[in-house]
Formats: sequence, C-alpha cells, structure tokens
Amino acid sequence: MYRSHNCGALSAKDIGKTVTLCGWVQKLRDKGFIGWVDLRDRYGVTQLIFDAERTAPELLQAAKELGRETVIKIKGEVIARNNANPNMPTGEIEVLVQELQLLNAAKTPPFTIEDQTDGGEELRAKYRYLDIRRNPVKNNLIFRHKVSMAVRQYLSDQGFIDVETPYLIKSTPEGARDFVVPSRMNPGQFYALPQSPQTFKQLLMVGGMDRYFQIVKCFRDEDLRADRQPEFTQIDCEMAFVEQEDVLHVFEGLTRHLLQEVHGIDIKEFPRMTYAHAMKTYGNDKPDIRFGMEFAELNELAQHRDFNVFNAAALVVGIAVPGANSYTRKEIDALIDWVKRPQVGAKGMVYVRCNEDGTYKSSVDKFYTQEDLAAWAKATGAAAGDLICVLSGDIDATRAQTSALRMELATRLGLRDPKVFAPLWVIDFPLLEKDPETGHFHAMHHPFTAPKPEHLELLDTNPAAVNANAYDLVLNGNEIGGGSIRIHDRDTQSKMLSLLGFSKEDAQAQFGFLMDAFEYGAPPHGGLAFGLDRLVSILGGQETIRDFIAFPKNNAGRDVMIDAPAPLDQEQLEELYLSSSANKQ
RNA sequence: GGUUUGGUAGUUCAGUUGGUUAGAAUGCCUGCCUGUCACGCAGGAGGUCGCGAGUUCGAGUCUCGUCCAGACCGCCA
Repeated sequence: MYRSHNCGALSAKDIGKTVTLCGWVQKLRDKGFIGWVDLRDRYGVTQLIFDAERTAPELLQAAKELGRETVIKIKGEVIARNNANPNMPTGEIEVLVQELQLLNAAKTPPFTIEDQTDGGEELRAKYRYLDIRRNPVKNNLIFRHKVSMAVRQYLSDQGFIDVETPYLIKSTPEGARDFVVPSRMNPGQFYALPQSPQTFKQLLMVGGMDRYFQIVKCFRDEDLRADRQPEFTQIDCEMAFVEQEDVLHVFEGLTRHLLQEVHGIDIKEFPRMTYAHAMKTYGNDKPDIRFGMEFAELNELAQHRDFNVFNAAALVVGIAVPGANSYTRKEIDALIDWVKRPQVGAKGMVYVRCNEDGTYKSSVDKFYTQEDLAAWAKATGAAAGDLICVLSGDIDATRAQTSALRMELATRLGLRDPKVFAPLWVIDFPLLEKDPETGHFHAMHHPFTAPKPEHLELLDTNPAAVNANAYDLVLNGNEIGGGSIRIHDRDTQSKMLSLLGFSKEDAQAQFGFLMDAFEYGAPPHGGLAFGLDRLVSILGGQETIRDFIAFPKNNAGRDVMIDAPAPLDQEQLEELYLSSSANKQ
C-alpha cells in the first residue's frame, strides 16, 4: 500500500502504530531543536514531529528544508502530543517521523493555501488547482457532490431514468445565443451546443420513457454574472401523463429532501404565488420572502394632492423599511443617489420618517398632511422607527426599481440570512411577452409551453392574456428551477410557433422533427429543470456560483488558467472551412 | 453595447492639497529559539506605481486614451 492512512484519520486510539502518510506540507514550524510539519491532504491535517533527540540529524535537517506545498511521503510512529490541540480532529496525536521521502518539490505558491487566503480572485482563478487545495473551495466541491448524489438517489427512487442526450445539436433562433461548432465533414455547416435538452427530453416522453432525468451541461452564449456562467449544469427532468400538480408535487419533494439531507431543515408545504401577485407585491417574479417590505400601491392615497410627480405616475409604490428611521439625512441622500444610479434608474425617491412620537417627517411635507402620511404608514405597514420609501413612474419600471431597492435594503439590514431557506412556487406565468420595441411576441418560458386549457381559445383572440401552465421554484430570491406542462399536439405547437413569428416553412425546418413526433402518439407531459450551480450555491449559503464550480470562467467568459478561448491556426481553420478574416477587428 | 469600482513589493492593501529616498502586513531568505499549532525574536532581499500620451519646474496622485479584473444594466426562449 502506498499509504496506510490519510491525514484526517489518526486519533488517540492509533497511538503506537507505525503509519505511512502522504500529503502536502502546509506549514513548517522550526524551533531549532524541534520542528513540526503540518501535513495536509483532502481529509485533514496531521502534525509531524522531528526533534534532536529522537530524529536522525540528517532527517531533522531535511525536514527543516521542506518548502510549503512540497509533496512528501513519511513513515513514522503515532505518538501522543505533549500539548494537545483541541481545535483539530487529529489534535491529540502527532507522528514521530522515521523516514521522509520527497515525492515532488514545489515552487512557493503565489498565494497562501489557507482558509483566509491572501490571494485575489484573478490569481486564484489562474492557479485554480492551488485554490482547490483550500478548504472553502474543496468543501464547496464536496458539498456539490453531496447535493448531486442526493438528487440522483431521490429521482432514481422515484422511477426517473437517467438518459444522456446529445451535445452536438442544431442552432435555433429562439432564446439565448448558441455556442456553435463547425462541422468538418459537412462544409459550411454548424452544430450548436444545447441551451437545454428541452426537445430531446420531450422526445423521450414520446419514446415512452415516462420519467427522465439528467444532470447535464447546458450552454448559453450570453454575458456572465456572479451567478451566471456560459456553461452550467441543469438537473433536467420530464414526466409523462402528468398535470402541473403532479410535477410540483415531485419536485417540491425533491427540494424538501435536499434541505433535509444537507441541512436537516424540515419545510412542510411550499407557498404558492401567482406571477401577477409576485409582480404586484414584490416587483419581481422571484421574490425573496425571508423578509417583509411588501409593496403597498399608494396611488389612491397619494394622488389627491398637488404633488405632480405622483399625480403623473402610473404607479406609486411604498415600502416600509424596518428601523430605518435611524438613517441620517446623509444616509438617506446616499440611498436616493443609489436608486438614481443608471443600473436602478429611478428618477428620485420620496421618504417618510415614522418618528417614535407618532409624527411623520417626509420629503413631501409641503404637499401632504400628517393624516395623509399616516395613511401611507398604515398601507405599507410601517411602525414607529421605520422609514417609508416611495417610488413612482411607469408600472414595470417602478416595480423593478422598488424591487432593487427592497433587495438592497434587506442586504444592508442583514435580513437575507443565508441559513434561512424560504422556497416558494411562482405559478400562472403569462404564456407570451410582447417586445415593447418590435411589438413581436416571444415565449415567456419557451415555445413548447402549453397554454392553460381554459385559455386555449384566447390564443386566437387575445394572446397577451393567455396564461401558461408554467411554474418557477424560487429559493431566497433566486429562480432555482422552472418548468411547464408542454404542448403535445401538432396543431397547438404550430399555432404557438406562428404566434412567435415563424413562417410555416421555418417552423417545419426548425421544429418539424418535434411536431412530426407529436403525430405518432405523444403523451401529455411536463417537467422542470433546476440550475444545479445556483441551487448548490444557495444551499451552501453563498451568492456567487464560481466557488462551487471546479474550473469556472471569468466575467469575460475566459478560462484564465488554460487561457481559453484562443485563436486557431490557419490549417485548422481551413479544415473547418472557416476564414480567419473576421478574427481581426 | 452601457454604468460603476479597482489596477502600487510574490500577495493583500495604505499612500493626505501634485513636492525629499513610495510604506504596512503577510509571504520569501538568513540567524536565534527546550512543545509549536496564526509559534516567537532579530536581520535581509524584494517596486517600470497596468500600459501610452498629455498638463506641470515636478505626476503613484491631475487629464485623455487604452488594456485587464470585479459588480451591475442590457442580454439570459
């Protein structure tokens, strides 16, 4: 055996054993006559000891020359420590080294391999293999493994079959930009990498698989965010002979199972909220319901005076910010500047201080009486000591702005506790969304989503009013899953594609294979996909998904470790029938 | 495509109103140290202030451009 134990395994019951350990030198503490090496591997840290009395002189000398991150193999005896360290699992013992073998020397790493590293993000990304040695990243990857294993186990137990679908597929104009792959054997033609296995999983339903799942990479060529990578992993699921209720039931079960498995948290029934209600109450289709600050629409209470800003607005919305009356004038001004930033885009913000003595002090005292302000306080649920923030303007913009403000304030007030989990279903999404610029419809979810059966006739008369059997699972203000009942007949699918602006020919060319399949006995079906990266990061209590991905890409979609993407040489380009002229801008 | 913040020692950062030889911590090297575990003590090396122009007697500091990185908006069926 190469090694007898790992570095996290030994304890007081092993005292007296002769062991062989391998690992990386975490730290050398040289006291002259005596020295310790912290030896680290994935499982933990074990202290090695060398001293003038018990260690051969040349071995003691060799130990003193060990650099950080050197890979070594040692043989020695497990002994009790003079001074135990209760802070580490192996703290009762140390290994008196008798043989030391240098397996591989290491250059001094560019940042410290510690939980609290001194390395910045870019450096850590470039030397990701060193970063992965650190506990926070290592533990995140192990955590991800636990979640994905729990998912597989649960779904398999529920009768879901894991089927792999192809990565080299066809580009479609709907939705996100595709990553494309040139085909050498088919000059001038391209595969696309899937944005999701959507059509394939539907075809698996036509194929009678009944219940399918896959933990699968998906690709979207869009700009990145802290929680968005160009390649990401979905837990992709589909079920035949179901209605919405069946799908919600299974995946509420899965989510509950995960919360139980990884955190021991037992959440009974997930609340449900319609899309319309979420937008009206939270300005957002993925509300964070760990805290209040619900919207109060103040049109009736605020449009009866001479304040033209409100009178001209389609929507006046207030939120009560708990305890924020303590904000200084300067802090409130900074908040107003914050909502006026281009990213938020509000024109301004009206505030009302709710004083402890029951009086109100607002930025619009010129226009409103104490009774008016008291009515606002009642509507927003503001108590003494709170601050009411009021935004106004176009309905959609004001909701988005107030939502951004609500989330920002909650973050500042520490109301977004990462250890609290508040899942909910958002249901009854509109089927279609009208592009304000072009006037064209596009699918809110995707073009395969079924209209609610009772809205089927509206498709012809008033498409904008049609709701879909579509649903999102929201956790702590993040969409972690979404799905729908699908169209499973040719006529409806064809009508849908035509509403989206496809000609009959285009529809057939793009999605003919699916509509053809529907004509050979497609069962009613529906499903859902979870974003695994995001799900894992939220369950892990962190905002950014990058540290739950072994080798993530940076803001510009680059892998700075391997330096990708990169140009191709001329020969390779020619083989793929590509010209390099477009490379030079 | 846009907004915004940043780029100074290996690393993380400070650097005042534009003014002498650009600092700290940590890491690294050397020595000392009879039980360390964030070991301690003493000493040392280490800088093209991202890059390029400009303003100025003088630029890490001001202006413009550019590159890189982070966050966000657009985008993400």
